[in-house]
Amino acid sequence: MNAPLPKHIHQRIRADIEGHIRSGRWPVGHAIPSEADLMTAYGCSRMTVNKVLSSLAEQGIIARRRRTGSVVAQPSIDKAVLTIRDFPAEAERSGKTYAFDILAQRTQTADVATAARVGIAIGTPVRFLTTLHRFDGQPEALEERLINLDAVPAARTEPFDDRPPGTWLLAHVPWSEAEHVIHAANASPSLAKRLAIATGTACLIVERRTWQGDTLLTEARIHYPGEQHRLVGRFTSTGLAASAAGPE
Amino acid sequence: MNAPLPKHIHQRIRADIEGHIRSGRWPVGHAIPSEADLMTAYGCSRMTVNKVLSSLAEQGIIARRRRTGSVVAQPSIDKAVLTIRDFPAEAERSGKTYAFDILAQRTQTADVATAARVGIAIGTPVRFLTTLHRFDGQPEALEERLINLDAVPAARTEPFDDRPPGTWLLAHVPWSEAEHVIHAANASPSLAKRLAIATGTACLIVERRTWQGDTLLTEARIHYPGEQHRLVGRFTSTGLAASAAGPE
DNA sequence: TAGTGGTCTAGACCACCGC
DNA sequence: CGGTGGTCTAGACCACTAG
Repeated sequence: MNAPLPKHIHQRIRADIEGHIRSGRWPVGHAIPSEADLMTAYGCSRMTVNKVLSSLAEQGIIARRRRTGSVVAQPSIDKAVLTIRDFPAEAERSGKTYAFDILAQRTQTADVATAARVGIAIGTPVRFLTTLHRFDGQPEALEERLINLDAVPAARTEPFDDRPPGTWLLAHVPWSEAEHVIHAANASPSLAKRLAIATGTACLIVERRTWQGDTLLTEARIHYPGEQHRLVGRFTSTGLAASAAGPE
Repeated sequence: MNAPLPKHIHQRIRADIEGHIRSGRWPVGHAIPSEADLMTAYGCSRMTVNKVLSSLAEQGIIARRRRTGSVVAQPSIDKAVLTIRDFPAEAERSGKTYAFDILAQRTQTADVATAARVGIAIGTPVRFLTTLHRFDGQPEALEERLINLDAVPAARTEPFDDRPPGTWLLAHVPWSEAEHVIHAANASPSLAKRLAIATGTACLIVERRTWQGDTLLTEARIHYPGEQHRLVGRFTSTGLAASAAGPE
């Protein structure tokens, strides 16, 4: 049942504590043995114990307080970590072929509405790209992207021959902050046509904005067709675990 | 510009490194000074430096390799942390009044389809609840919930007078794992009627399943009406930051 | 082989805070 | 006051790996 005796002391300590918590033997609020207790229990130095407990506290698994000791932390169920993969990576994961078509593009300066929406100055040069992502030839999602050419000048002449804009950007541009907004909307006639679905079909829309410092780098609005697409997030109360996203 | 001189050495080291990364001065792949270099630069012991770098590596901000040293890690933009708040908490946050109606409920044993879907044994006693959540009197979301009464026996007779099932469960039941699935669907006539929207309106559906160990505790399917509802996640490349979820 | 990180020790002093 | 965690030191040996 237990892991096969980890090589390092800190792994054993950590596995033991996490096991107690995950199994429910140590419920929320339950006291963790003090550092001194764990020292003697595992026959190691305090620094070793301290590194484990500090790490657990950093991850929100336990809460540490002076004098009263450490306790199992209340996990916040209201955080869901979703993976929203790069399209080529997602296709590979699901064993499908990936292809993309750039349906439309233009380079211009940001008008008032655009500038206000994404928080850039009016007149900033931007490149718009409309990309259809296809898995096994079938439309998977439609992406409408804006790239701030002041922030990413190399994108002005990039042909995006072998990689779609999102993948290219991810590899070339360092970023510091990102925001995702997810909502649902009925497909417009033009969107429906390009995704090969019926007008009015419910679509999942993921908007992603990425910044470097205060400068917006890019904004993408990705439309997933109908009920086919699901964003999946899985996590545990003892830290966050990765997940899968994609069609059923 | 810099933070006002942190008290501890490890805070200074960490702030300096994160600052270099976030500002873009140290792009992805850029080498982090070795532990020995940082020791001499900050005039501290190796253990202090090591704790900082280990923590940064644990959070995925840097990647550490023997012999070649540490480098700035490639941030994974594909993770979105969404907060999916408890309804009373969400109402309070947005300054609205909260109310809920339990529209329907029944207690029975799990049939084949239910058992298979959520992974419990056929015949397990379960309680189904259909709850309408209202903000300022208006329908905010419709929740269809299943509770495993073998795992949460106290839920069998709980009247849910003052708190909706989800809030009650959060406060009473320890859990270890959770999964969220988000997708979009067109509102059925009955759903549309209860949410006071037009049939066929695109809805955002959040399914949440919660386990304790291998035992499913509860499953909730929450339908948010139309384009009104948005899930928002914000994060930084140097670790994850919390976010907001809600209408508008 | 040499340089890097991975781990660990056996101490130390301090800040906090409930009793 | 005493016990807790927070931080730090000045070493040590080992594992891994590029050159």
